[in-house]
Amino acid sequence: MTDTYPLDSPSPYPAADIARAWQRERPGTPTDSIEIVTPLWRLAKLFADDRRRVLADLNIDPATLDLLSVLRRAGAPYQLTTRELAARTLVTAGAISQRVTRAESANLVTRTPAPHRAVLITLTPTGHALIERSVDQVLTRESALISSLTPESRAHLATALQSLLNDVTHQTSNQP
Amino acid sequence: MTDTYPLDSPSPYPAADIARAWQRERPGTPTDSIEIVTPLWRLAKLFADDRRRVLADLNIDPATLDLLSVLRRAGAPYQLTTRELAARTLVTAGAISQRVTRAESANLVTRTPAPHRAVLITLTPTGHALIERSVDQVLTRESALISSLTPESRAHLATALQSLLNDVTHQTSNQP
DNA sequence: AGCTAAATGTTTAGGTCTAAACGTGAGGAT
DNA sequence: ATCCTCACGTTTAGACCTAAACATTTAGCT
Repeated sequence: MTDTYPLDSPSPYPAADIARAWQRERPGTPTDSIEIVTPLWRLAKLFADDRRRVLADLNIDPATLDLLSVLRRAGAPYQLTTRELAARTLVTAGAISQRVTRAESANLVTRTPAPHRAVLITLTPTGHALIERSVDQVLTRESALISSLTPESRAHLATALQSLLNDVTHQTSNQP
Repeated sequence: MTDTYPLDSPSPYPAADIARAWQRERPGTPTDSIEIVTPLWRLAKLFADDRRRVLADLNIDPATLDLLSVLRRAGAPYQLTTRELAARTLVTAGAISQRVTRAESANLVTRTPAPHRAVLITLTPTGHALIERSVDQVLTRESALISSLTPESRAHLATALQSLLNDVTHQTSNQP
């Protein structure tokens, strides 16, 4: 019984092996979350890395794509405040500020002061054009990546994920 | 019909709404991956953010925890090469090198040259003690976060995720 | 022996994020 | 009127990553 795996093999350590290793090394370790959390993180990383590679060819980074996407999806006149952007993208207001600064210097968005100390971020024609030619490529690629799922298992998985997301969101939202 | 959501509401934009918005704005956009990929990313981010907060109290960062965990799980004598670490953690060799440098200056691991130009990373007693007192807290917290799942739905979800992970890994592994 | 190709770890440049400190407006209380 | 507190966006420090260039060793070939 060997302990080595081929180094180039995909997903060399299934979650079950990780849990087993903890039990062997530290009997009683609470490992029951591993079979959910580990594949979840690995999938998210694979999708993120793949998206970064797709976008590299288009000269746009994932954070900027996310920003422009939210503005584009909001519909005309394609503008939202910093705070609304933060809420829709799950990053902090500070991160949005930095994203906007980058996108602004690439002429993809503009900043406009608004009442109540808010700042409106608006998509420029250049930004609009960029998102139009990027979004289909990204989504088509991701659609291909999950094409192994049957319609039934896809619907099942989507429901399960959304349900867990609601629950975890609720549990983590009132954090210190 | 208003378009505003309460900004402090959890998960303000379900994946289904995002897909709907794209269809409204750009009919024909290939949105079928969104219901899977979006909740996946959001869950991964919630777990990552939560883990970071748990670890902040213990004075350890997530990347270092990951490094020490892999070494600890490997069993005595708690040493692996850089390349093995990279394979087990899904980050690049460069990232491992940086993690090791950080952990080394905190006296948590040591570097030892090994045959074949390899470098063995070994857990120090300090590193061993740190991982022992961290791992249970992290895993217990994550177990609580998924406690809403029934045993059946948990098993179902774990299987579905692992299966999708195998598939996506295979599709993305021979990338340029 | 000498050369070349592959493998391994490190460094560097650049992007990205969070948390916390900060500056500043706006509204309410007195 | 004045103060106080909250809300909002920005800035900064520090963590973290990838991709690519780099340096060095090993192994195979001639």
